[in-house]
Amino acid sequence: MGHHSCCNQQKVKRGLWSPEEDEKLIRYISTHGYGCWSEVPEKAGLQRCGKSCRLRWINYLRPDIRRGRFTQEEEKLIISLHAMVGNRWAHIASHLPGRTDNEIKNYWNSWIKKKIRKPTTPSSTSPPSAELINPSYNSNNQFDAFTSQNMPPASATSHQDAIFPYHCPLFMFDTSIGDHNNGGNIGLSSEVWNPNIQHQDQAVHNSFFAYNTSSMDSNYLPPLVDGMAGMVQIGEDGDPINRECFEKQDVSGWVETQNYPSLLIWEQIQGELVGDHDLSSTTSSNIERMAAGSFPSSQ
DNA sequence: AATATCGACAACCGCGGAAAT
DNA sequence: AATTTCCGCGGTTGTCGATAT
Repeated sequence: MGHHSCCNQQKVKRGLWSPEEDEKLIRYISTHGYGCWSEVPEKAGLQRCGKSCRLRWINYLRPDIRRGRFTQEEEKLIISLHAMVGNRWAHIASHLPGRTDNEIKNYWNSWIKKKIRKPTTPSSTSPPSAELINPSYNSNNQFDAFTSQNMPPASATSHQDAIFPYHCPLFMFDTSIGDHNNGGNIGLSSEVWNPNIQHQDQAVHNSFFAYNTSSMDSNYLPPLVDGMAGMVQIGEDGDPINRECFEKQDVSGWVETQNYPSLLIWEQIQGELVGDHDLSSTTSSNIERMAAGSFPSSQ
């Protein structure tokens, strides 16, 4: 018994932090830095568990923290990132300097409540209706998911639109969609068909179309909206039909990725190095860039 | 005027996995 | 190699002032 190491001290304090406690924690961390939270309470003279100290520091006392309302740019980023990765708050927060996962999570939860306000569609459980219509483009002729034209009408208060309110058409072709069940396939398909995303956020699939080329004839392409942004993976062992299908589409911007040379290709197009040499993270950042509209136009 | 509800933040909890023993 | 401790994450609850009833 007594295994909860962080709380097995007799007099652990909980609840809101007092200014005195804050001061103690700040003084200790700023002189010693942090590394081992479990020993912080004792050394700093705090009747708290290490976990509580960590939380207080990370979410509030940290000097480089950013306070105040989210800017419009931050909001857009949160929305598009959430559409891509779901409730991975820490991941989303890593793209917003000075913001914490807790803050973003709180923001999202209250925001979603606001949007879901009176979702009373009395007639029936609303049909999929993921209509992607007449997307508009910015001055660079790129799709801009966040202009008013690309937003659903204000009347559309479905749960779906509340989660992902922008019509942001993205697509990809790839083989072996579904291989993630076997633990393999670190390519595009596993990103899109990630079980977390798939189950957490159905709306993603109405905005992100993945087509399995292993069961597809390039003469019979699925109907895509003009100007969609897409991504194709052409591995050395890859299926050439991926590229074939892709090139027949009329898209505003695209990028190729390959198993390992993918970064070189990306670099060539974008003129900068993105991420490390892990294809999975490279893929993530590519998807996020597409969602953010900073996708290069290259055909 | 008293009380219920809301909204924003703040903090806690259990869990999974990493690290340490 | 097995067990314990620790850390970070995401879901959830708690706090409290503002607003509504």
